[in-house]
Amino acid sequence: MEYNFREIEQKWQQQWKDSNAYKVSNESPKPKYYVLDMFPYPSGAGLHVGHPLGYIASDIYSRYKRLKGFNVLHPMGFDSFGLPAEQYALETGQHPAVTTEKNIETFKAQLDKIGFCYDWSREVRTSDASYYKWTQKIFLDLFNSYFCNTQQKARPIADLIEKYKTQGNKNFTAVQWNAYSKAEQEEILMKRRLAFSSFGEVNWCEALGTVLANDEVVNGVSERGGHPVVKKKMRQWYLRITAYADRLLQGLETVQFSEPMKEMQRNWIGRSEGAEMQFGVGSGQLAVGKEQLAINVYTTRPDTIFGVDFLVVAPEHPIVNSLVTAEQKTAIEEYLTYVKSRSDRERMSEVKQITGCFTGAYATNPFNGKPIPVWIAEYVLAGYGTGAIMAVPCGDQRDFAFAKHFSIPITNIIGEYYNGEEANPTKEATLQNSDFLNGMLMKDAIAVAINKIEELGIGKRKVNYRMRDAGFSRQRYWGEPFPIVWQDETAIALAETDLPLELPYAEKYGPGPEGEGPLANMTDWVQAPLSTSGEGQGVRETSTMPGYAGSSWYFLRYMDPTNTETFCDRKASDYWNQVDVYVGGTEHAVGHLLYSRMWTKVLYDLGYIGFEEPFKKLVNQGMITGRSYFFEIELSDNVKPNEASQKIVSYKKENGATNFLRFRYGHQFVDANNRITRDLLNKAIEKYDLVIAIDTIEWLNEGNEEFLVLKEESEKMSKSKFNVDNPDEVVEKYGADTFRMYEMFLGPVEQSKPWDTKGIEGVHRFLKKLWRLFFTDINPATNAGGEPKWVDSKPTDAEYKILHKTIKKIEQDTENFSYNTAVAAFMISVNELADAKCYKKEILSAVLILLTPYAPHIAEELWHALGNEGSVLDAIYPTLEEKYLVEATKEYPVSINGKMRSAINLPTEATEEEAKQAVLSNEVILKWLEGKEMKKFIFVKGRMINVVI
RNA sequence: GCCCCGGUGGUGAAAUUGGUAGACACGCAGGACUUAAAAUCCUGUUUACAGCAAUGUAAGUAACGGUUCAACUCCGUUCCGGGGCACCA
Repeated sequence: MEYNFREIEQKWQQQWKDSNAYKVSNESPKPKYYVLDMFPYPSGAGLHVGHPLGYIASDIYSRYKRLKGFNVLHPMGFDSFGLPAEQYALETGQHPAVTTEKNIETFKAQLDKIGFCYDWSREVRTSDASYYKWTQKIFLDLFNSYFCNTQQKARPIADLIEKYKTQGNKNFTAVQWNAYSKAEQEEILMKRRLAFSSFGEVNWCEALGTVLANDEVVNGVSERGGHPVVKKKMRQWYLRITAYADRLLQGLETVQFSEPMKEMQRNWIGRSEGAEMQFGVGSGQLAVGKEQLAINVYTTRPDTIFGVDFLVVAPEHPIVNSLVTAEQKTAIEEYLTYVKSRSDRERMSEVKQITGCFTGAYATNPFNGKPIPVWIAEYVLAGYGTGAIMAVPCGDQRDFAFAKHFSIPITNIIGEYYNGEEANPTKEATLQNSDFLNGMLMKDAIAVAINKIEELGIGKRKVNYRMRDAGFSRQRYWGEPFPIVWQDETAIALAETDLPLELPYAEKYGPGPEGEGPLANMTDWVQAPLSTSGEGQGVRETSTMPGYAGSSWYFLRYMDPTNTETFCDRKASDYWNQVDVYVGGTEHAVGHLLYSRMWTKVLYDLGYIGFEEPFKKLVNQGMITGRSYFFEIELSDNVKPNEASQKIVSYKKENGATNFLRFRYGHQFVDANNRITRDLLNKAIEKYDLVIAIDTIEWLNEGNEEFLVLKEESEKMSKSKFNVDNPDEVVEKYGADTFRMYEMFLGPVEQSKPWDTKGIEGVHRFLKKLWRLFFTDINPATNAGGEPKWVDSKPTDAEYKILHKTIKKIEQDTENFSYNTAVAAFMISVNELADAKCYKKEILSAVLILLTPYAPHIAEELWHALGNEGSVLDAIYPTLEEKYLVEATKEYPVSINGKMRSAINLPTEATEEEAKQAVLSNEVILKWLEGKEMKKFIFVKGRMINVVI
């Protein structure tokens, strides 16, 4: 027998499939363990070598936990709603359902070839009606719930209605509420629902007649076609994620995410503590009738109140109209026109540009009565805080720049901390010119100032969040339809019995009228009865849910994937509980991870599940980048790529002036020295039918060969960059086991690294070497050999030592996701066993169990070859016996003043005194000591000995 | 600009968390087997100097400085690379 990986892998994959080896039950006496991968979007390009990195890591962990005696849930599914399929449909007319189905089949086939232990009977697809029925149902739960501020949790909206009916609230009495029309009541309720509808801005592209997602807009124009994009107000759905800001923040303390990951989420939530306070407008320089006006500002630094030199209000702020004086009216109008003309993009990219306009109005500093000019400026955002700030130029960079630009006098309240040339945002300065705060450290003065503000009744303590409510509508076809029917301006939820509201079959995918989605074109579908019984008429919501809708709860569906009564039975979710380990990329740090955390909290509040954080531990796998090789030539008249060549050519602009053409090469064109010969280039030109003038290229010479040295860059793998490697090819050439171990051997899982097959031979060699522990070599000439080598005799202590050292290392490394060093440990062990000519069945069997998570196919094959019972997948993980790890004597390195000088052999349980004696009788050391006095003797048991002279 | 993370041979990397830096692997060089190739095995491989050699000496983890008997590891400053946020008051 020889190591025929193709045959072996195919055989066992079939065998595992036939025997349902990976089927997981919800009932088991074993403890549960839930290992989850971020499910993929099934793109048409199929799997590339970067995808499986995380999947292999989680597969190893699942198999390891299974061997350790856990009932392991390790499912896989597909996030199959999404834009690319729709884009493809627009271009080719192929229905997304068709292409999605096809892509999923490709993905599954590719995944199976790598030998993952998924329980495919639990597969979920977000685009299946049987799945999105429950996405719609949870949406209705969100719609029918509100966030109770007293209890800090979601509650049924019915509770709120009941309260309004009987008690009213601070804005209206119960009597008033009951007198409101249905529409009026709904309008009020909409302001509290967790899924709510409101007018919001979208990216509207007139030329394409459609709404674009943020990443479809590049530099203020549409990614496709380059048409201008403007903001347009439209009715949109939102999730009130801001209500959960605080709980999302606190929940981070209870989960094991990496610190940077937590930090990203904290930044996104952007909690800040401060105070909201009012500045009365009008100090004698005002027109009559404006005295009662007040500007509400938000500040985190109330301690700087005496350094306020002006107020700034966002241009969009509704108060602006009432503020502006007659003299400033024209100027302000001009400024507002200018602001409106600026795209978001311009506003963001030209941050350093200072613009603003004086309103003519003055506010009064409530503490010292000082008149303060009120300006409007685009650097103040309408959407954050109160949309108005108090400007303290000596302490804030932006305020400082603004004051300088418009020559507003600056008050210094921090003495020498302020140098007049730039603002100093310190909190450590002692306050001056600050009345009752004088002499206080700023950080202490914050609380004092807030107390005073509250005491005077001009403001209050306030916590603000940077996070906004999440937009939940997409004007697209390929997504979950909203189970909502509009009757005039009132949204009416479908009954649960009407779910799923199936996505109607589309012939065309173009945008609907007025920026609506494609569904708006299906007039028959849009006209809807309000219920199955056919009562009342309404108009269906025509936008669909965003990509993150289905992915916000899919981890729950895996627990109970076929349930038709509920999205996940409480018994199932109580059993599987949190995802113990969640493996995925960092790119979802603030999107998917925040949304799914919020959904989980809502479902917890409503009593559907018993835990409020979905993921106990998160492991972020790095990205495997592709290597792009390229050369660039300056664009000239001789160089004109034809249409076909554009596929491997991209334009690179430098300094906006010179254009370069960048020719990319897949590594198939490149030799080991990153060179491309004239011959190879000609082949590429032929293959891609390039029309370029290669005469303009300057060739290098070596011998009689002409070549170019290509530049090399690592970038994200993408079809358009010609740097994609397909795992199928690697698996075909070396086998799945080699591929799995090699991807792990490449480096730490968390690290991003370029794909490189240079070292794969080494891993493949290791597996062949392992094979030769079991069978004798085959002589290719005579075909003799391949005989079993193993013997069934009792291993020696030395052999046990090798085994138990391996158990310890592999167990440790696997627990810590340190797979690269685990693979190295396997290599060492196999070398040691080969050197020791250890072919004992007991040892070999144990090694195979350890190896199973990493290389399941070869492990299973050899396991059976040895004549072991059952599948190695369910073998009992070998127990570590410390006694084999203890050594009687050990070589202790001896150093003098930290420099290594010699080594001595000592019993491992030697005392310090014994060690000292041994050192002092060592000739080499004595020579180094040269009779000098020994000041200190350091004996680190099990490590080393240091002598200080 | 702010916040993270990182920088170790020709290459991917390891280092029991302060204790013999470079495990393991690739590549390279030399050798064995072979008519030859493939496969396999063995030896060497941080740098400099000395030696026929075994070996020895010195330097060495981006740079400089500090703490320590001992620093890749801790502290400070600087440089470089990667990621995130970006007028959030």
